[in-house]
Amino acid sequence: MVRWEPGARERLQAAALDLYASKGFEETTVVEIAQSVDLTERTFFRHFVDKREVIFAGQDVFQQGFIDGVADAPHGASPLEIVTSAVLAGSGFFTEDRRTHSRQRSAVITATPELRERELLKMASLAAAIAGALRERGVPDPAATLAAESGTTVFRMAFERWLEPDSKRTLIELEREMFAELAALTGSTARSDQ
Amino acid sequence: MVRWEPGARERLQAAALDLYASKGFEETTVVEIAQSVDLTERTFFRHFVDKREVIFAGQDVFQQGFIDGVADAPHGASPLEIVTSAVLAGSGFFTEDRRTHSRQRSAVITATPELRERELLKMASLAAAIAGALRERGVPDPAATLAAESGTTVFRMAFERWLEPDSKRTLIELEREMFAELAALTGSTARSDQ
DNA sequence: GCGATTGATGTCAGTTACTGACATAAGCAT
DNA sequence: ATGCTTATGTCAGTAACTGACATCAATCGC
Repeated sequence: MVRWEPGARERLQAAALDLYASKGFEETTVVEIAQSVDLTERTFFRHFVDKREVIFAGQDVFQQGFIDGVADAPHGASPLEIVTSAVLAGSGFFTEDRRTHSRQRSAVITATPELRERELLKMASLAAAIAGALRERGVPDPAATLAAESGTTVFRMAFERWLEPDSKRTLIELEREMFAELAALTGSTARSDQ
Repeated sequence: MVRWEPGARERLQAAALDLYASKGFEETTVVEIAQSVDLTERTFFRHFVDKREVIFAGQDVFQQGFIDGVADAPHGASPLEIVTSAVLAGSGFFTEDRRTHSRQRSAVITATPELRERELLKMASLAAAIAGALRERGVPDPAATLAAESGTTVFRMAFERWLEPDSKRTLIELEREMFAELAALTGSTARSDQ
């Protein structure tokens, strides 16, 4: 007989997401989340630094995928090519079977400014990590930072489209299209109005 | 004889910034801020929705500068040209005499994750507003969003450099350079390593 | 002029996120 | 067995934030 049911962390994450989704983030108390899986508020805060972080736990895993992508990019690639490789590599994490879960998660985040803030901070830290990896490869600033920021922007926009209800394409396809759009933005002479 | 000293809002802002700078954001309580200018905690929260917002009050003013810049951009300009015009226009707000104040403010924000989160949210809302203005001018998505995001990224990076201790150049000069870097990123065939 | 209204503030009680200190008990090593 | 570690519980406390109600100068309507 075990003293505690295992997987407290995972149960808390699942319960939190469900509650945030069903009754809203602000309307959910941490005590509720904890009690719903037979734990106490104190235990919640031992696993997650705050009420928002439950939703973002495990980010580091996929962030590493991006960093590895930078290292694995072919020798002699341009900064933007390296970043493209990093984004595509990091996106391998988001397989088709995670799409539904990602959608629910994203809906909760979008509906809650407090969670959007946290997500933006995570993205900023991802961009900073990529920029650091670029610098280690010899890319100077501001090109390194600019490329990293552009890469995460492309990722965010592609990811958003990937989650759209009727979207059938692959995240990676969407990312390639978005990188092409970025190139067109500075390269093309297209006129937008007149 | 007046019933209250005028400018409660401004006094609270100044006091908050000073306290955040001198003893840190977390170590400062709202009660302290309010008492330091002879007001109560309750009054603080009537002026600012939360403890972070004191630092960001008045953002809307300069955000409007960016939007106006979109409207004022010449007819027939490309999306990125419009955004460039918007960023340069909005940056007129940051005159030389605001530099010292901006530096102190920025130092506090950089040192405090909670404030960085809020700043990122403000930037995201600025980007969304610019993208909306672009769409009104007929720029389709994803070009509109991508251009707006790129523009705010350039702004952030140029602004950061503008605040560096020994920086002598104008914000607008730095922004032009950064836009050039952005163009070089997608356009150049420069190799970064080998 | 003078009562009614408004607006910025104060007071106070309450909720909830979060923290530190200490207690408990299962499992594991020696 | 004994002690150590680990995941949890208990409890008391702080501080951010909110709602309800009170106050009182300025000002508006007449």
